[in-house]
Amino acid sequence: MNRIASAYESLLECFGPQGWWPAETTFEMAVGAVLTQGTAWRNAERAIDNLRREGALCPEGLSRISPSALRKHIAAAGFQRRKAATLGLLSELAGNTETGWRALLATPATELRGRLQSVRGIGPETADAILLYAGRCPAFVIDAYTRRFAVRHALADRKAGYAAMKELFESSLPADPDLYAEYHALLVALGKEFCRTQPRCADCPLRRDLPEAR
DNA sequence: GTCCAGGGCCTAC
DNA sequence: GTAGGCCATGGA
Repeated sequence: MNRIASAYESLLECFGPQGWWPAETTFEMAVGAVLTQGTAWRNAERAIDNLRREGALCPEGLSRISPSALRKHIAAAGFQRRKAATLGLLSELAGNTETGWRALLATPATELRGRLQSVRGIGPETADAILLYAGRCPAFVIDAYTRRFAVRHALADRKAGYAAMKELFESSLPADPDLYAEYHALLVALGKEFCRTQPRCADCPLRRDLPEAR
């Protein structure tokens, strides 16, 4: 077993199954992926709660509210102008309908990734998060937690780009969306508990399995 | 007051 | 091609 695969076993043993993504519908997952960009999840969650109260967590509802109201509802997640525009474009991509959204998610992964990334404000990471959690496609999400984990444990070079980092994880694991989803969630759990509060990973549960970068 | 959080875009080299 | 500034808000 390679180091990335064995680290997964250790994480699962340490934190238990996370059962991600925290959302009720696939569209809500996509909205969450946009809202959490460069922002603590706690703040994205507030914005999601506001949208839920307004009935705007579906393409129809989102397209119904005014741009200024949308900005107000998502303000807690920060970058409100950009994110409001992105959410509007995402809904448009789905034809502003639930059936359009489902049809979009049913398109082949490569095409779906391209269409998502054609939306201004959706880059490789957000596209992969939507692909993985909403589309159940085997796309590994490289976020800040994943990057810190890989660099800290000398699995990847600090300068590795998004594509290289993604290739590293995907080539080390079977192409299983459930596995990718669980792994990513476990890395977030690890990051929240250790990698930020313990910069040197003094008590990191992976220390006995993985070397640390010097 | 300062720093940073589950990014992405744009501009200047 | 890539490093750095910028977008915005909330909590530690």
